[in-house]
Amino acid sequence: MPEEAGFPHAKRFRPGSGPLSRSGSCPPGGRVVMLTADGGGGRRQQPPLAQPSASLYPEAVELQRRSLPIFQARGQLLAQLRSLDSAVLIGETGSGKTTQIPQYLYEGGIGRQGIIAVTQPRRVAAISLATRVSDEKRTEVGKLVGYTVRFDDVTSEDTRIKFLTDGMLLREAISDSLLRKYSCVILDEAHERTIHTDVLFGVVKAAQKRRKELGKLPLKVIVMSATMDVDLFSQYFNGAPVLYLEGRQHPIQIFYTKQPQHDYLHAALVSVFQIHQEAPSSQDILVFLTGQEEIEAMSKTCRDIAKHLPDGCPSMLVLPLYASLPYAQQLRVFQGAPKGYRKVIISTNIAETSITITGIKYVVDTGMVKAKKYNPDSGLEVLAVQRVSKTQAWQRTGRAGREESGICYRLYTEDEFEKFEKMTIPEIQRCNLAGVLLQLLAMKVPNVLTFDFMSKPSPDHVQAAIAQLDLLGALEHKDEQLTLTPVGRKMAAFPLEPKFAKTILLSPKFHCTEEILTIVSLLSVDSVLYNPPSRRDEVQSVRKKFISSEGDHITLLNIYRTFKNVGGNKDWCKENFVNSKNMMLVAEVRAQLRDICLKMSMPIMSSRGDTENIRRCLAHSLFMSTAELQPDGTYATTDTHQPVAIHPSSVLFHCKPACLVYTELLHTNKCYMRDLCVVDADWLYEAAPEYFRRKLRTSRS
DNA sequence: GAGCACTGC
Repeated sequence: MPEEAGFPHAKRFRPGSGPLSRSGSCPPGGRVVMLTADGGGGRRQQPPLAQPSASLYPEAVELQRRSLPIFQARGQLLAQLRSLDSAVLIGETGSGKTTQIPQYLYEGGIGRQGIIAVTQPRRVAAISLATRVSDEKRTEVGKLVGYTVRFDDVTSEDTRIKFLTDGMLLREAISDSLLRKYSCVILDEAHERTIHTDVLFGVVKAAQKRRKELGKLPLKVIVMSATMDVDLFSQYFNGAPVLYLEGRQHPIQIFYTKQPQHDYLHAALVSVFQIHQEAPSSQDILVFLTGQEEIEAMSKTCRDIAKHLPDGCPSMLVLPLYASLPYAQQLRVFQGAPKGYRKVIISTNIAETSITITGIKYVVDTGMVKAKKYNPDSGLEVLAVQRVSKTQAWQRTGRAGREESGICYRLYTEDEFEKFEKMTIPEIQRCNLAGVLLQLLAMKVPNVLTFDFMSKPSPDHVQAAIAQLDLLGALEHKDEQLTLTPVGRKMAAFPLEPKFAKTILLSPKFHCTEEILTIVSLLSVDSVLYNPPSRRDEVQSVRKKFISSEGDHITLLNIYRTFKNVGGNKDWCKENFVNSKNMMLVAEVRAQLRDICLKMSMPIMSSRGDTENIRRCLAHSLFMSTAELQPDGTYATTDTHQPVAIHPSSVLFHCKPACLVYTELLHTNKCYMRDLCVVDADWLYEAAPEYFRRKLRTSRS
């Protein structure tokens, strides 16, 4: 069937068309220093600097290190970086920049007076890089080279090169905004523009300037990015020079469709089977779709079709991949397929950056992604299927050429591609800023309203966050200046959304801190509930025993209590469709939050069987996130009268309580409230009489 | 009457 449907692609080979081709062109923009594998401008041999005892161990690691393209440019690079306060470094994948630059700087003596920090957007990356570089330096992780991520600090007094998540460095900046420990901060993967990296841009820039003014040890800042579009980075860091490093990416052929595809799922299916019938079975396929439901449906269809293929056609091993898939099933994408089987991995954008799979020869890119958008008019975050940006499309394409040359089928026309946005909108312009502002205020930045963001969030957006922090009682307005109240300062100590931090701080008043710690931990990690669509009935019947008519929070609390009672038993998790990995994480988060409470000398009490106090506590801290039942049986939020609905995943889905607190609004097809708790309207008025008086006035007008 | 991209502290 699909093999007859006709392949939607025009055969077009476009060598050197994108940033991934070998013949990478010079990046656009001003001062560009070319540093290529053959030495670029000059091939001077640099005298060996503080080279450790590597020569005593003529092992493969060192050889490999020297064979990296970057090695030839080492001397020149080091000379440049040593003389510069700030630099932007572009390196294609495989250039070795992340593992080598920190070592070059260290060997060049830059780590002598302070630590060299290298930030990463993801924990696993920070950990594996530290391990890798430790190996290269022939030391144990945690000695010369270490890492710091949440729950895990593997550093010591000897640590000179430290890999850490961007969020972790940001948190460190709260207690020391000048980053005094560090002589150099390398912001890696800057092109990803995570909210943490974006805030760090401003933090390191300010620290650099202030340290200079105070005559302290200078702070060197290196921004590393994979994309060539780095004008913004360079401009932001006062015209910092851009250094270009050649990589070792294999060539990738790109095919566009002749016609726009109105049904990208069908087009993907056709493409997969076209490839499957033509290519040797050892070559695997990676398909990018948008979400769990789509991926599961497509996986099923592929398996069904694969059963009825003509003789001589390879077998097919179809593997779905998305973040909420249980860990054991995620791992299957790394295992080799049995002989004669082709792996077809159907994935969300998790395979774009977070998970790298070897052996991918073909990438099928639908050009679609599910992502959060911020709607400045309604102030709502909307989760919607949309077009990827050009940068994202290149990232997906690059997944085909990691070990050898590859092929990427783009299920859109070249004209369509040209109309894609150049870059993904940075996260900082797409999400709630309350947490970021709280952190900046905790760092005592002089004025959050004029903070030097590389890409400024809209003023509405900032105002909304300020309003939220104000409602939580975190802000003090003094002489036109915003500062934190004592409560606000305490809130900033928790690695949580501000409203959850406030919930914890209020809990002693309701004698239920133990329970609130559990609930907040459960809400701040990915869902602990696993809901395979194919086993829905089974899931529902097994979950009945935990369900509380008081809502999702109490239900989750019941599940956690039982989990603890069975000692975190894995079989219990499986039988009850509980994601054990996430549950373990909940326990870790809870321990961390409890620690912070203890350090603040907060009394930690349990409400025992009393759930009303827990709900009162939630009502008092989340009063700005409430909805009321309307006469027509629908719900509307209390503050803006936005029509909302109970999310189908809620235990209250079939119920109609009069008054609800929710923890999140999610706009998909409808505006859904997630994680609901039944509350008494009186508690809300009690919690914020002033707020609700104002609400009443606005509703009358 | 019907659904949840991905990170991170």
